[in-house]
Amino acid sequence: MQTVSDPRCICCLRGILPTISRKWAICIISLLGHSGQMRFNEIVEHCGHISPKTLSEILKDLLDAGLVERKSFHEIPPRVEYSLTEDGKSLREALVPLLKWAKDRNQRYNYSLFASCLQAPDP
Amino acid sequence: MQTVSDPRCICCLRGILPTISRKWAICIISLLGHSGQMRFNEIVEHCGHISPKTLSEILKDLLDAGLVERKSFHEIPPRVEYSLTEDGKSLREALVPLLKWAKDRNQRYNYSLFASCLQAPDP
DNA sequence: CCGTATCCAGCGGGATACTG
DNA sequence: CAGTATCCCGCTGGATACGG
Repeated sequence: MQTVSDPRCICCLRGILPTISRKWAICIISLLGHSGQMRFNEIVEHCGHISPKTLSEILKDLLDAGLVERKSFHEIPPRVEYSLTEDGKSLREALVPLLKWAKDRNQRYNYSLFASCLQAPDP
Repeated sequence: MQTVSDPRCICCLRGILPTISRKWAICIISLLGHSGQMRFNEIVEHCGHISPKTLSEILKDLLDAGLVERKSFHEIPPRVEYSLTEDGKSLREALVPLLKWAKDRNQRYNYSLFASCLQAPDP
């Protein structure tokens, strides 16, 4: 058993887990964090196989959760840019140990899961 | 864009995400980490509303992933105990920053999601 | 006690076509 | 360009009954 005071108590996650465990969600957070801001179709292109319906749903989830910000420039053709809120950025940082764990683990097991990686250089 | 060298590159998660994002998975990892070892029906009782079929599936996932260990004592009636492997334990620790982030965030938004918490004291 | 077998409902996500 | 509308499929997870 565990109490709320235990730093490893998982109950705090209940609210946000359905959002961030959705397919593509962490990917998009990572992408936005890295690029600063992106347009709808930019995200589509970088994800590769996400349908517009799915992307629109997930962005809505992330917007509602306050993790992502949406800026609409009232132009024609329309331009909309998505970026991380401060909350989203801190989430991204909070995920680092998990990513590190996964990376170490992959190497230990000689997994080669990197083929599907996004490959452009850091800015 | 991002590279594999970026500690925030999410591609490493691809292998494990389907496993740990399943309903109950993180809960069970947290539970086992806290109790040391648990029997099948103990887990059921602590989760409250998990069906045996679901639990058995998730345990299988976690076993295959090498996060959980299964010890069967060949007795009658049967006794089986589940516990975290070293890998599972390190995953649990890697989740701490995420949990901390979620906790801070809940407090910031005055969420009261703690009602559903596991409530026995720490050992 | 520790599961598996079976059946079923809901929904997450893909493909595609369409609109403002 | 930035989505929405529709349709459809497969998977996940619940309930229940049963087996070793």
